Amino acid sequence: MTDDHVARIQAEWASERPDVDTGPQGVIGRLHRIANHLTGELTLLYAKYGLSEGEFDVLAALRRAGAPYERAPGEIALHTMVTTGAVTKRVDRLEQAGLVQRRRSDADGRGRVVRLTPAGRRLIDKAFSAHMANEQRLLEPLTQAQQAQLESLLITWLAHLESPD
Amino acid sequence: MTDDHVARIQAEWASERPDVDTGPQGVIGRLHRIANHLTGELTLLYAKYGLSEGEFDVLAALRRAGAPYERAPGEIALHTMVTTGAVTKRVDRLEQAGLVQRRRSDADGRGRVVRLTPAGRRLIDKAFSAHMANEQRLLEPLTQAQQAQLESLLITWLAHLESPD
DNA sequence: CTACTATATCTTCCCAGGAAGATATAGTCA
DNA sequence: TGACTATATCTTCCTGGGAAGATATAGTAG
Repeated sequence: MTDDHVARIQAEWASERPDVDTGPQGVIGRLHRIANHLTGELTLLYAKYGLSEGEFDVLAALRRAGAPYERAPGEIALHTMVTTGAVTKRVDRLEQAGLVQRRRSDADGRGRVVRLTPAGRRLIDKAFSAHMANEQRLLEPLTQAQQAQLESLLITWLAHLESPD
Repeated sequence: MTDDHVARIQAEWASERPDVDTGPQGVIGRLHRIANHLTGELTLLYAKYGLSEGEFDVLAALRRAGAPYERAPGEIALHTMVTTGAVTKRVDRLEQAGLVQRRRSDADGRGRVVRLTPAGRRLIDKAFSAHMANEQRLLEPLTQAQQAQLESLLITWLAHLESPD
């Protein structure tokens, strides 16, 4: 029943290092495997729209901002949890593809503003709908009640992990 | 209470794309954020032993194999979920550091065998104990009951995701 | 034995992102 | 104003891993 890959690893450790409690892997190991699996599936969908995961994230961050779909690179970096250097390169590629435009900020000469083009807006709107349907599908193995229970546990955990502690 | 980063993203989408149900992000978005957070913390610990995550994974896979702590590169690739090309490079680095050795397989001229050196064995034994203590610590925000509940949900989900469907 | 196919590993090339430094502009204090 | 510090973005260099091809050896069918 729980004889999955992680359980087999735990069994190997139990035999080799009986002094160590590998209990935490039951949660953390499985969580990572699930995350990898999900990322793989999500990436497949992004690719259908010609996007990498990073590019999708940038477009989504701009779309969420609401009209006129603009954000500073630094802001995008915060939202997408990558460095500003990575944002520069993502925006380079998206600009090349005609999905975003860059211009100087009026208010701050150091700043730039990245804005969704109409083509970018159309693409992310389609891709986002499909993305959510995809996530819905990936959650199907769990009942609504299980999903709610899981979400509640993740909220609790995440709150503690992200708080200054 | 649930006003975390993911909840804020959902709120933005609710206002911009009320036609799309972003419910799944409540689980999947948070799961990814937790996974990222955990990876960061785990990587910090590996670094204390001079290891990257990938290198730790290879040493652990060899240690779990039991004496004489040997495995073929292809086997390691399966266990660590990376390509054989990545394994070649990880083993290159570990060999350079004197933590593993490579030799030809007796049984199969195409094959190689990677084996933990005594130094590698000592290092991974220390690092693994610390690693498990670290994971224990990361799980502390959840009660034992919550951890058990979470594990049970993850087992169910993972079984479906990894099965041929 | 020969040819063909399959397999195990390694090599080459490429790409995404991180870290740290470079550049340009703002803001502040004397 | 001038000097100094802070900030926003970009650039450069480096690293790790993927994909696909190269190489060497096995296995198999005739």
